Amino acid sequence: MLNAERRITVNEGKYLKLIYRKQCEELSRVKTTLIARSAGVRPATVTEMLQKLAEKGLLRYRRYYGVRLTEEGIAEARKLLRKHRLLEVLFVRFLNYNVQKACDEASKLDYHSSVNLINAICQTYEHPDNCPCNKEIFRDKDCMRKTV
Amino acid sequence: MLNAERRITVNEGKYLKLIYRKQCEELSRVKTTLIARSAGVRPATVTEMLQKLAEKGLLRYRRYYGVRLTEEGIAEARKLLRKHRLLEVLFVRFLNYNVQKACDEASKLDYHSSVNLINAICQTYEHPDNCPCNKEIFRDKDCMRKTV
DNA sequence: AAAAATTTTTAGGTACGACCTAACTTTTCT
DNA sequence: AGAAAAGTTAGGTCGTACCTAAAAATTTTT
Repeated sequence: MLNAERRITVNEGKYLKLIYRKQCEELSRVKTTLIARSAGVRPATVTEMLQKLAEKGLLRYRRYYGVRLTEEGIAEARKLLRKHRLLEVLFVRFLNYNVQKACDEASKLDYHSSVNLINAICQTYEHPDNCPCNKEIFRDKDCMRKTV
Repeated sequence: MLNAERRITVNEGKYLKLIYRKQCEELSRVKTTLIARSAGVRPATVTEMLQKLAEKGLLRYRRYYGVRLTEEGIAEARKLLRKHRLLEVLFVRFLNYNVQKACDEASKLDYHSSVNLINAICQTYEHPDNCPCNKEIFRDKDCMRKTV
């Protein structure tokens, strides 16, 4: 009855988004304790997760050093962030949500939204470049702008 | 990092919706095997779930007999169905989804959508009475029609 | 550079949710 | 009543997400 098998779990997705954001901010290796603090869990829990994500090929992990997402990990994080940000667009523009509320709600739904739904929102708003907090909305190859 | 404690899990929610629908259709007790068939699991699994839901006060369970949702169980099921159906409204009206697609997508998101989000959709569409497949959209006490 | 402090990892758990099979019990059908 | 069908119980498995305590590596003092 429950979900079919998926590449990543909800929780793994949260870590990917988190690491991606840190990686962009800090532009270097992302350290265990930083992730632990942001995620509100113990460092040991983070280490475990990092090793799992490394096994799945989503990041490079070297003991005691820190991590960086692989190309694949970046792609996965961006897929989620694209969903997240287009949901924000919908909530702000269509329902007059403020940025904070839109972000909170998007966090609950992004993982569970299909690519198809997200692309429909994207088309409806004519492929916006940025979300309400002005971050980039990544493109999807199956979601093309109409040639004008 | 993961969800705070909730009354019911995603899966329990699915059973509640399913049992509610059966209960409405058949207007009598809902039997284990029927649920098992609909849910695609073994009868033993259903029995286990029914006992859990009974412990939570969401349905009345009598061995070998079948179940009926309690008032509380009905309320819980309707909360979910309200979300489900208003999401369908959004997808059909705003994104031109067909009924089937809208229903599939709503199934993925209903549980995860906040009451607040759903009420915002409800207000935007001026408190529709029915979903695109014409089923009732249950009212929420905090989502009032504007007095005209 | 050695000692101390901090960070990170490992090992070895717990808890819970969702599922299963096999054997048994109850109900239903003929 | 006896056979068949439905439902339950007992006793598992597996996966995800956590944790603590102790050990190891790194970094920061002095």
